[in-house]
Amino acid sequence: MTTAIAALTKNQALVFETLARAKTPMSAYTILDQLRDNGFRAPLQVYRALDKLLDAGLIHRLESMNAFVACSHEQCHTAGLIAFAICENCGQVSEFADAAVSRHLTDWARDHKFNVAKTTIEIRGACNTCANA
Amino acid sequence: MTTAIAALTKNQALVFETLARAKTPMSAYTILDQLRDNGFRAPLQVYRALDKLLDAGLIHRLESMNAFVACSHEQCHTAGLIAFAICENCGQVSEFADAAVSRHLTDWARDHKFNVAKTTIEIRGACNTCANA
DNA sequence: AAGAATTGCGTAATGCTATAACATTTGCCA
DNA sequence: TGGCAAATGTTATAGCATTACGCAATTCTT
Ligand SMILES: [Zn+2]
Ligand SMILES: [Zn+2]
Ligand SMILES: [Zn+2]
Ligand SMILES: [Zn+2]
Repeated sequence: MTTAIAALTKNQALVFETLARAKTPMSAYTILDQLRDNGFRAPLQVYRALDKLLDAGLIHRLESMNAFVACSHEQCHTAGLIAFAICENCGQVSEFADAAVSRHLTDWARDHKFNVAKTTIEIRGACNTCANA
Repeated sequence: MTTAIAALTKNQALVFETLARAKTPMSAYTILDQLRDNGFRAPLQVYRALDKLLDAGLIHRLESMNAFVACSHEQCHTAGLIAFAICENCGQVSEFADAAVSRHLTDWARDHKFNVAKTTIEIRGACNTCANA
């Protein structure tokens, strides 16, 4: 039995480590630029790694900003619906799972016979630090 | 006192009517193509109109697909948090307001002292019709 | 009405995000 | 070792959004 991270290929590991080190979300092209010294030359090298990392639940895509973040939980993808609070000033992202929100949206889907594949919840605004500055 | 729609400029009205007629979300470039005969030549003409329509609450942007839809409610923007269920097969979008979801996310923001500017909720999946086909 | 300020418009150029297509390499297993 | 699946490298292209500039129309103020 190996951990998910040990199974990563070289490119996948490089992309994941770049995201894990970052304090804020990164776009695919920003990741590319940071990995030029590691032999990355083209966007596809990044996007292919990102796809695998998304599948593995190691990272998340923030739809409202076309950017990616490392998952801040150990195996958060088992925790049901994930939401994000994104500070538009400093870029910090808080990842959280709210069971009540998850349940209500699941209920809505059941009531309307909608077959859910993926749910995106992103709150944009100002974090506590930035709001007081 | 005039209605919001009466205050629209020519370009804004053309873009809004295009979206209002559409049965599914449209990208800015698709809108542009449909308005070539009306004198539209450049993306900016569409994006400027979209910005105003978003401000007015007459349309919504679907972050997970870089597309836009006409609001399906009369003045829905007064109804608090809006969510979307998007069928990935037929493209149909259901716009709904769930008070319980809205309240729970508001509570989370209060508890974490996060100053909310805008919230995105988008459910991707298959609508009832498509799931049974 | 004249001038100033705001808003909207037209056009061209550019930048950012993502995928298609094709060839090659690598790792694994029958 | 031969064959297969996954990963990689490279080039080109498609799709989405904004910057910059100049001008025209509208609205506000005096
Ligand atoms: Zn996570
Ligand atoms: Zn902040
Ligand atoms: Zn609406
Ligand atoms: Zn459908």
